[in-house]
Amino acid sequence: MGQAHKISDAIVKRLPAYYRYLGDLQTQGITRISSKELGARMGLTASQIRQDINCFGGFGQQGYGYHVAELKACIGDVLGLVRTYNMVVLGAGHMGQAVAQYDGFRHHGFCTTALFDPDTNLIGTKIAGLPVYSPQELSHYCRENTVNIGIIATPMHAAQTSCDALIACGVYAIWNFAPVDLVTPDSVAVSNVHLSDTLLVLAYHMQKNLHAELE
Amino acid sequence: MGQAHKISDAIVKRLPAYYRYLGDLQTQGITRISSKELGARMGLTASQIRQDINCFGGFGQQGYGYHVAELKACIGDVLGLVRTYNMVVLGAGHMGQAVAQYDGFRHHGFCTTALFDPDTNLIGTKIAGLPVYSPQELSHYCRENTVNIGIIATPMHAAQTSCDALIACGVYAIWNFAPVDLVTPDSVAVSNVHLSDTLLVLAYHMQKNLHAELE
DNA sequence: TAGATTGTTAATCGATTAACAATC
DNA sequence: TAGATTGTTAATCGATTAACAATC
Repeated sequence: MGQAHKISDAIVKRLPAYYRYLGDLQTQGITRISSKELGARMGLTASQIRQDINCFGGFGQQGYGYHVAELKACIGDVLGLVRTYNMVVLGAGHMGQAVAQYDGFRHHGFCTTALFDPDTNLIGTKIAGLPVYSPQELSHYCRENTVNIGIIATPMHAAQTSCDALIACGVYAIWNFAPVDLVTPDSVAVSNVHLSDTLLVLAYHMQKNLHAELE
Repeated sequence: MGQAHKISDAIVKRLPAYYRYLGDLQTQGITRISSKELGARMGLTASQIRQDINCFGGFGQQGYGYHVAELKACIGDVLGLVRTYNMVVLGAGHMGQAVAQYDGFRHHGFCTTALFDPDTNLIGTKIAGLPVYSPQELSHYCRENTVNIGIIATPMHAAQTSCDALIACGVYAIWNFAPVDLVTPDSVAVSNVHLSDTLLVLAYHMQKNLHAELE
């Protein structure tokens, strides 16, 4: 089943939210949902939801709506959640440790297997049951183990180097927590979590609200 | 100085990146930048950069470009970085602790002052030098101290309750790390960090790249 | 059958890009 | 002055919304 339409970036960014809401519905024992009702819950228009869903052809039924389980499975497919992914964390500081222990994605098939950090106090220890290795062992580790995703949680200055090292090891996906925009070939997928950026946007909106109140 | 044009959401989301890149330029000792050069660095078109900047009227000079320091200060103004913000963290788990200790925004004027967690093993201790209190003490704490931003790093099921508690205490900005879309009045600014969402988007792109290679 | 709700086409809206006169 | 680069208007592109015939 090929994709009916191209899935635009705007739609891709909404897919995780769809997946999440459909999961919630399942938990609540709801098996059937209309675009109208789903839109109300998610804060989207019914029209947009139908447009989005039609991009990958998961189809509903006129007069009925969508089967929750079916639609969720279909979106999972599109997102690539049919398989599992092994991940390693570069940088075992606060953020690296937190991400390594974060369990919000384990049940989606993402599994962290090791951390890498140059700190000799950490090398050889375990964090959340996962071994910490020297960055020099990365390429050896990648040869011996399957590594699908590299998580960059190093200080800013080490981020690009870490990224290059991962790519040299054949890792084609980077989840970046450092506040830098990494330079990578097109064949490498990068997803950035620029924490301070989201905080600055929050400051902007906060300030805007305050001004609005004074008017 | 009023805003020339309305600043759209799309532009607001780019402002932190502008701010970041301009800071980098300053560090490199570069005092002057053209929209063309800045665009090349940031991966935007020169045209877009000029459009963006003209929204808030920070103006350049024909034939010269923009003063880096001036433009950066102007964007800082727009973002509301002229003042400081006090923050408290709700939920002292891995993520809460990591965020409390994250220093990527301290120099922008954001200061974390306390954590709140129901875990009696944590209450009364210090994390990164910051006190951990019981959530029941939140309203008292907010009366005695200025709290501008509430950070939600609780488990999913406690997120909405925590959010409500913060709002009841007069906190008008929420930085949310729980994988839920919070329900709030319009006067409250919310910024979400949905970690797993960004990971799922990464999985999608990774998978898409793999397919592209096979063709 | 009548009501509900889809898939899909057309209309609108907004964001990005192109072009160029103004001017440092 | 000539070259560079802006501010701004117009053109294009893409995303969202509206509308409605098809149909469960």
